[in-house]
Amino acid sequence: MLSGFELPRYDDYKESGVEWLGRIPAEWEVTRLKFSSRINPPPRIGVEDLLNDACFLPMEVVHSSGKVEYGIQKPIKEIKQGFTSFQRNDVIMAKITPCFENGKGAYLDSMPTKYGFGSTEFHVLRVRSGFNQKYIYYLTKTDLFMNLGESLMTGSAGQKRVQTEFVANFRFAFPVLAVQDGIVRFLDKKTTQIDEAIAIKEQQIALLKERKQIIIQKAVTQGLDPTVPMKDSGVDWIGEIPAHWEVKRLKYVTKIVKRIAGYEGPDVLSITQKGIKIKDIDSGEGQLAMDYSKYQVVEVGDFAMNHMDLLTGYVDISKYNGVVSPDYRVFIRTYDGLDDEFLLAIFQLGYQQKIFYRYGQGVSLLGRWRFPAENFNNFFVPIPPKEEQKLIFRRVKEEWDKVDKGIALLLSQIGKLKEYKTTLINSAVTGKIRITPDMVEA
DNA sequence: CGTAGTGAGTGTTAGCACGT
DNA sequence: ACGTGCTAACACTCACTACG
Repeated sequence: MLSGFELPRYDDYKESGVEWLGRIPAEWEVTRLKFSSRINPPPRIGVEDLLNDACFLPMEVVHSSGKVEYGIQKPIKEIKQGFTSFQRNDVIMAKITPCFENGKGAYLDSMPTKYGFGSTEFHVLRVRSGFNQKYIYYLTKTDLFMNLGESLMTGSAGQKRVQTEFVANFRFAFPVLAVQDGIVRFLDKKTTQIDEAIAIKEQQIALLKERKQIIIQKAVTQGLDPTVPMKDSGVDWIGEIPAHWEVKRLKYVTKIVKRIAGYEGPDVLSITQKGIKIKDIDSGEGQLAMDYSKYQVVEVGDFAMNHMDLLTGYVDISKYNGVVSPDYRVFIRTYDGLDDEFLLAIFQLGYQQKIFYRYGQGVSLLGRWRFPAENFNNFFVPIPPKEEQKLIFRRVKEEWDKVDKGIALLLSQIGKLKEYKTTLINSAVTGKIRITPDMVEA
């Protein structure tokens, strides 16, 4: 995992006396976090004066990467009960689930004000002299600390927290200050490089996702052959289409079918953003209808869409026989010259690109925006010759597969980079590798 | 009496349900 | 069909309470 070359080790090791630390370099020592830092120091007396040089950090501005977005919130007027109090160069970490598990925490070296107050859900470490603050920060990022902390969290389900007790008594190994400084400089350099590489790959992923949208948009409105003569479709969301294509209103190619089941029993289907799924109504969880006999029938191959909320809803072709809410729109394709999957692609585009949204109506201030049946029926879709539709669908699928593979590759690379980063941090602050001056400069 | 620990509350999104 | 209400999950923040 350490990229092919052996990193140097220390000359002599000794038993640390701590089971999960194992052997440590001979000249290192072991201590507890409470001896290296004041844990959750109370705010200074005369606090009101501090407010002139203080900022407030809600949980949301502290990220897992250790970055903090300063200065996006207003200055604080009063110190509320429960605020955590810290100052520049303190180390903070989230204590509540899932923020702790996500590694939300930071070393506040570039805090613009001297003093700060934060969400109640932080632990604060005010590092004592003899220790490099960032060395302590890196300690809180190690697997040892995170895994142990996570296993010792207490609280009711969904609201677990890391106890001060655990943080205070966490035992770790450390070298003399000068060596800590070198380790910190090495880790700073390496983690910055790794983080930059991750950021680039994440950006590439975003571009690839955007590319998927462009692929489908172009394919269903312009076809595959850029050299064919074009004509104006007369429909604003479609624009120009190949001259040999048609546009038709949905009412001439589909039919809304509302068939009330009239009895209970069939599988209840749920239209989610990941497709139509069978809903578990026996578990008693989630929203349940009083009377499923009023639900409408969906058969395999039927289209079903949640047209009640164009922002959160979605559409799919059902793979199941079952029933859905009578409020949903179930429809079938009636026109022979149209391919189901091509039509589904257009519908999914309609949601993803918010095209239906333009034709919706409702109470938008409350986030309700429906797609009325009349607007649905009069919605225009582009229709190439059927053979071309199949080709288009196949091509889109091929290109999407390629893009998806690219995304998967990038994701796995990001995973490896993150793994590499934690391995480096773990190895450096437990003395498994020795940081030499040339490693810091290079 | 202060503060650490804890349950309650909040805003937002998703996925519906229900009455008219 | 339409307007609106409900529920759960998530990701927090608020504020009470018990304890040393």
